[in-house]
Amino acid sequence: MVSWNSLLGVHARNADLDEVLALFELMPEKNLVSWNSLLSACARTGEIQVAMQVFESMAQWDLFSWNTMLAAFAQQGALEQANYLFKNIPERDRVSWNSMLTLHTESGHVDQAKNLFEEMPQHDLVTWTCMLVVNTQRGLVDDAKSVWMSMPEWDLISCTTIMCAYVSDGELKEARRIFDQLPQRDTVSQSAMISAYAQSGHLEDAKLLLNEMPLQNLICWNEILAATAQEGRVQRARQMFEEMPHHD
RNA sequence: AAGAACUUUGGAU
Repeated sequence: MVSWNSLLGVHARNADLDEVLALFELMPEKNLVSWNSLLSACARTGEIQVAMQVFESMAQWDLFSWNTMLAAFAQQGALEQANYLFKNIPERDRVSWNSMLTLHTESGHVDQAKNLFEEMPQHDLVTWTCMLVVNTQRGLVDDAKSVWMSMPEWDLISCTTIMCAYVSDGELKEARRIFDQLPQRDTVSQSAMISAYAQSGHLEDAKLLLNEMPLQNLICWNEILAATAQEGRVQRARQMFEEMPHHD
């Protein structure tokens, strides 16, 4: 059962709803985790109607189920439905609160995000990072910086987020300073820095970083190709495209 | 608040 669920989880994470449905049919028995994975697959593919049907046909729910449904509404910006569910579920945890916060984050509603932040019983790294994002999205980089100063702790994701705030403010050198001081680097932080260089016309810096990167991905290559083509060097871009490695 | 598998929330496009 656990192995079936693991498999379901992989496909759910890949947003491969067809595969999840097929596996779901094949499974000899299903438990709440299986149902939650199905729900999550619907949410990830944006099939909100299907998600609601699945949710309603479930025999029981737990925090995972409620939180998945909340996240689905949040991702769609479905404020009314998210609020209604949030008010009516028997229990809420940090994930539930944070999911409600992401709803305001994605729509850039700083004031509503702040209000919710005040109401929240606890603030964790996800909460704080949402506040960084919503301020940055609104161009309120100074506010994002003060949020940053108020944070009790930081991790790679929050560091990458504040780095992007500097980028969006045009402070590339400061962003690079943060990048160099990151606790670790992963594909997202590297891609973010490369994109920043590529999009601001610093093609050489972008390429330099790409060559140092142990984990190259398509996003970085696309950014650099686009920047090269932008410079009018279409031939060169085509040539690079052909030299591109084929991993992921 | 010992160690123990599968599902939910934050960052690059």
